Amino acid sequence: MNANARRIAHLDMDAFYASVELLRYPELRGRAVVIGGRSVHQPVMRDDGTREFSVLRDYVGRGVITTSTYEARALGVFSAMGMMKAAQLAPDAVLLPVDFDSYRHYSRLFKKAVASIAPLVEDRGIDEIYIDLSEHEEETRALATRIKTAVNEATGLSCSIGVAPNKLLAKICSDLEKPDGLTILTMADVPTRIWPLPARKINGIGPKAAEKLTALGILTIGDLARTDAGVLQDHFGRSYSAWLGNVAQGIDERPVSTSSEPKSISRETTFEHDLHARHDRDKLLGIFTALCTRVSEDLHRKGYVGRTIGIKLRYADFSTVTRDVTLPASVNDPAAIRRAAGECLRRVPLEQRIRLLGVRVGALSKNDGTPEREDFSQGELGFE
DNA sequence: TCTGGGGTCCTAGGACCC
DNA sequence: TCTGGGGTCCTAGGACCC
Repeated sequence: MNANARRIAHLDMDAFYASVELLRYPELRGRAVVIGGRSVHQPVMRDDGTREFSVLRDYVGRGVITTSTYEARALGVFSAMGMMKAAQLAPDAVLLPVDFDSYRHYSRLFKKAVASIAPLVEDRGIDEIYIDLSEHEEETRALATRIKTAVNEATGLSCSIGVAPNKLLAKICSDLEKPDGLTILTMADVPTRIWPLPARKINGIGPKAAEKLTALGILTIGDLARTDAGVLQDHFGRSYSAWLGNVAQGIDERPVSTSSEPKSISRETTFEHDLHARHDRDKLLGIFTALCTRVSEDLHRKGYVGRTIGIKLRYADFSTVTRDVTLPASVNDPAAIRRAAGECLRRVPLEQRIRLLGVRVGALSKNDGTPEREDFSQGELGFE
């Protein structure tokens, strides 16, 4: 073993949103539970003190599953699945609305518990992190176990940890023994533990790339490792094929990055029913203004201004277009955002019905604190 | 009755500049 | 009467991730 090898941990909370909900509703333990969707009713207290929950079969709308308990997964219900489809597979599964405030609270708790033991933490979203353990003296299994215990004591929740020489392998192996797993891997384990896995397990090989690989007869990571570099380059281009070759060998030099600045802030919404630019003009304009206002509020709260204002439209056929414009100076007020976004709107086809509208502000920089005017005069807008 | 919302990164062409 | 090369910025789309 190379004495200089890094020790990188990937920690993933088990069924995070669902597990937080089970803390609040312990009577649901052991049942199939899914989180997601809009217009989902909160549980109501009955006279006898028990709670009445919504079930999947009663759901109507366009929501998707955000998280499901392991019992629901056993019925074939997974994240990102449409709720109407999930209802056919698991009509009696309990359905709970998403409560991001609560999840953020538990996210802070578990990250703080980890940082108290190992401070080199990279945030990867609400429920997972990378931790650089290279400089710790403690033996790996003991250290990782101590982190798992600290997380559980701080939150009442379980997590799975993978420890490996880099982020790529740590991420793969945190998933190998879920839930409540602890998997430790060295480079020597790659042929036996990693190569048999589907190529799709690699973070960065998504549905499109996996489909192309399958068409080439490349199913596992081992298949990928044995594939000629020239063949990969012919099908995936220079840069991506070089990356594929490396990751198949378990090679990944990315450092654990403990800080980052946001690049863009956005808000978007999918309508309950598709809307038409002319027929539903007033409704669309109301939603559009509200999105601009929310983005502006987000910018203020987080202390950023941005120069590039953009919109996103998704049509009834699910095709998506974006338009953006870069302003001479950064803004964060709702009127300026709406003015620029309104210009973008005029450059977009509006014949087809629309299912989603979004507003984004990019090219962000820290707000220097100069107060700006809150002029809300309305200029020319789209949907004419 | 398919398909959320908030992000990052990459590619590629054209404008524009030196 | 033929055509550089590099660099950066802007815009649009798409893959991918949680």
